[in-house]
Amino acid sequence: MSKQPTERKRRIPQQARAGASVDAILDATLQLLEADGLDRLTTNHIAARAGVSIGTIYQYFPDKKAILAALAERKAVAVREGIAELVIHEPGAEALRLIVRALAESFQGSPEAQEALLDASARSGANALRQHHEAFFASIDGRANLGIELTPERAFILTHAPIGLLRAAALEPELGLDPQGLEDELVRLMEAYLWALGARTPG
Amino acid sequence: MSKQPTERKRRIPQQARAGASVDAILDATLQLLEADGLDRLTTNHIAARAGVSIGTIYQYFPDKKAILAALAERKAVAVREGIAELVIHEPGAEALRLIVRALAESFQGSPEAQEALLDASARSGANALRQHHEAFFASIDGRANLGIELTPERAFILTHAPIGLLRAAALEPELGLDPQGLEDELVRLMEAYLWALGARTPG
Amino acid sequence: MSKQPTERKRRIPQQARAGASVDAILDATLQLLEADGLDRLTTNHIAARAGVSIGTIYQYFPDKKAILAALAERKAVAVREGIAELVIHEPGAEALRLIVRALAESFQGSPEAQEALLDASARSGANALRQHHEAFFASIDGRANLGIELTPERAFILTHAPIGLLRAAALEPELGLDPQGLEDELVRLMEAYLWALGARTPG
Amino acid sequence: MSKQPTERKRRIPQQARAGASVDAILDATLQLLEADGLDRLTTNHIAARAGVSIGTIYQYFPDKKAILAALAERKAVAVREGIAELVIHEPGAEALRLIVRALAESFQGSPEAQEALLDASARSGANALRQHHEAFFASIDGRANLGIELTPERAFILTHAPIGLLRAAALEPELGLDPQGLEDELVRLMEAYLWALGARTPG
DNA sequence: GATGAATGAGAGTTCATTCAT
DNA sequence: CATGAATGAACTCTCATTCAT
Repeated sequence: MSKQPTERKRRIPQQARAGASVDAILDATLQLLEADGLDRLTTNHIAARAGVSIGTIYQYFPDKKAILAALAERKAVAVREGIAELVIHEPGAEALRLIVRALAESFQGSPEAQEALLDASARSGANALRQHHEAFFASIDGRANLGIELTPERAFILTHAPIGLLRAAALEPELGLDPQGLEDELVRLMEAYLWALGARTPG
Repeated sequence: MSKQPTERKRRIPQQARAGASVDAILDATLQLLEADGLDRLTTNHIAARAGVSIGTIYQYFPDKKAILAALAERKAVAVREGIAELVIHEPGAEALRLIVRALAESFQGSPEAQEALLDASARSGANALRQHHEAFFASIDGRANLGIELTPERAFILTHAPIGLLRAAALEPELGLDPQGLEDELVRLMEAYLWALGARTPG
Repeated sequence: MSKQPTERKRRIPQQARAGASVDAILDATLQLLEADGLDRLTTNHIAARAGVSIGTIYQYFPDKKAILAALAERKAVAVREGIAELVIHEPGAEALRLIVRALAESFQGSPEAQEALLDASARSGANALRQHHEAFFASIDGRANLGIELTPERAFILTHAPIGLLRAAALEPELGLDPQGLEDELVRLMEAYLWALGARTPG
Repeated sequence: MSKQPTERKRRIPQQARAGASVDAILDATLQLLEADGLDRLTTNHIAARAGVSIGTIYQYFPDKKAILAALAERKAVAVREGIAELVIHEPGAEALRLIVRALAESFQGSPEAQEALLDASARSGANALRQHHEAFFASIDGRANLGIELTPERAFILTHAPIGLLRAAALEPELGLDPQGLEDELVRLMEAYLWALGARTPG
């Protein structure tokens, strides 16, 4: 009704069952990605798993890349919302640890799937990493105001170190790292870096 | 093992027997990867660029993956040798910075190419990352002995943080980070972490 | 037959019952055909351009071919009516030229669209060409009675030469032929042929 | 050896069996076109009929259109050579008739196939029609010199009338025109037109 | 060894058509 | 009557790999 029929690349659902199809497609994609890996992920497999016809996929996505990009975005949104909620409910000095924990949780599942989604996100306009970047920033703001000069390089390290290391850890599951121990060390790493930058300790 | 082939001067291709063809193939692969990206990289293009027939490629490599793996390995060897050389010529407190610098240099070129090679390496048996890990370790050994308890998680962070961040930086060239500034911060990050782990300051 | 629907003023769409939708569909089809060519002409595009749903199209046309056939027929009717009007208002020796002119006008627009319509017409039962044939015949009747023996081959040439040449001219716009000059020559061609067949000169 | 490996879009055969494949593909295309029509002509059918794999087709032709263009060109060359030979062996006043006959022969076979080839030719760079144009011209040259002023429109009619009418006749086989009769009339038409243009009679 | 023509499974994608709402 | 989401057969084309020469 009030939904402008903007006539983009692909249909914007105007009937109820449409939303269900899109979700089914994304769910199927995630399952297949985790189970079989990126290069066994075909549009036909997705359709079959989603219980829709191949044509339905192309009703909502212009091509295969777009499916992965949408999936990546859906996940990124969930992670960001999770972080936001955490920070709201448990503010203060523990924010850093909570964020690290939330990120760590988001890296569960097959490493290959993580890579594929991260990659899809980077190639699409969205770039989840950059958006995590901003969310992360918000939480340091308090400290940052305590006198750290935030050059781009420093900002980059603050936001990318945890994600980068969690990603790397996910890619080498055979190292058998302890999740709790890794979390502790990431927090230590970030605290140490902030300290080195001149921030006064929280306590 | 006994595979060192004559070792006349330095850096002789690991598959020396294959002669010029193997090198031509690897060079061609690298060029095409940097120029056109992974998914335009076809065995036929490689053959054409290398000036050999497609059949010749399959004389030396069992399949396409193996070409990328070999290329990744060739590069990893070069990086490792570079690091070794640096550490030998400039020992002491500056080792950390030198290693970071060598790694940073190895991330020059198209990010997509870096990713493809890192990926190929991880999927092949070789896993360059793990080997960097060890090379890196050697250089901290001195300090580590100064009383740090080196859990697997700590080791992981020490070895993967610089590479992980350099990789991430390479993937987001639009951030326009300053290489020198980034190097400084990576060194600071690592020093801070080592300090937090209880290592006594170099000075 | 008895299908003349009220006939209020003139040129009422042949499928009058269908109302505005049918016309909208045919208009949309013509526009898309001229703009994008036959193989970008899809039923979904037609529906979108016509502002109706794809389902509505299938309410009025059994399949895609039928749309083109109806469009061709609509055009052919218009051309025939145009010719009829001309001949009625300006009878006599100039009939030949007037017909040629009317046909020439009907070949305006994208050549590809012309071809598509001619083709659709030929494949459908209607066959506009054969009907032009008859209209054309009527106008020569006077002369023909003056002693020409009209074999099927002669009739074919008389009726198809102008259309065939106009069609060919439309297909090669890069020749940059002058419309007036072409009209003159077509008239000359037909006059000459009639003369050769033994018709006495009009004057 | 002395064949420059020009590295165009598609391979240029360098081995003997290659030529056979190309011919088989073109032959198969012609057969299927005549038998089943343009829109049942698929690349897979062509491959199957030609007894080669689908891949082989794409070794020699960049896409489906190119196959039809090549086929059209092959046919056009044959027709032109046929005309050239005729004119050489039987020069003089009968040239016109001989050319008409040669063209008529070239329109044997399924009308749909003719259309498809003409169309493919026009869309490709080659444009067989324009080349027939020139061949035809050569034969009128003698007369033209006898005093006809040859405007572009006149040239167009001289060269396109026979082909256009033969094409039209081929498209309406149900008229049951007599080939010999049609040939006679075409010659008459052309003679009459040349006469009207002021050419003096050959006799 | 080297060559490169041939292979063919299978990929992504299109679009005329149907039918539940 | 109108709608438009869903369908799925069929299409064009790619490219890693083989093997006769």
